[in-house]
Amino acid sequence: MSPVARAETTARPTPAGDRLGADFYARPVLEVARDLVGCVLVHRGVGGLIVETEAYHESEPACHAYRGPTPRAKTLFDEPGTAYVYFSYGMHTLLNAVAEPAGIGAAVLIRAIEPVWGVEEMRNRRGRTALRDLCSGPAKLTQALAVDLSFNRGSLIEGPIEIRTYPRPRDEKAIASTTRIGISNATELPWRFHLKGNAHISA
DNA sequence: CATGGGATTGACT
DNA sequence: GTCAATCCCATGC
Repeated sequence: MSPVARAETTARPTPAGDRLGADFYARPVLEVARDLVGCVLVHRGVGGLIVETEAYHESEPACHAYRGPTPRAKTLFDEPGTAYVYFSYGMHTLLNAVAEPAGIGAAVLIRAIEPVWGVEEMRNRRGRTALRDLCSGPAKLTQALAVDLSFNRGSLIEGPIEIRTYPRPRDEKAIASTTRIGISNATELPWRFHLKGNAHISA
């Protein structure tokens, strides 16, 4: 049975697989971004499979850390595995996983997940919408998973927001890299990663 | 302190 | 396809 079909018929099974630790996040941000595709993101039992990510690094001007550890960007320099949550367009919160060793400003934006666990709760938060619209964008998934600004600087390794491996062999060839979405600087870098053909990506 | 711009979304032409 | 909503924060005077 597919994960989605299972979600419709089963009450919140605990996602199997190991929770990712500091060693996973403390690597080059491009590796972390690619490897997060296919992993599980859940908040108190509600979540799904990560299908789209983007990498950001202090060395390029699209990254909030480009101008150093300002009040907003200081989270990006925290311990690997920290959640960086920020407010955008006056109404949306976006979730990132801080990567690279502490002191280096870098993070992976979680842009989309395929809903699997707690789909009904997600619908309650997002309103009546097609499954493909539930979490197919960085602000959609934070709304569906009830992730707000209070989670900024929290731990993805120990906190209520969890990222786990998914216990199924992953086909590396199924992951495509393209340019990032919605930015006006460093638009040429192919630092966006997504599962080819997945119905729940944002683009 | 005033100003301008978003790592977006949903409604509408 | 276009466009407004809405507010934190980075910047500059």
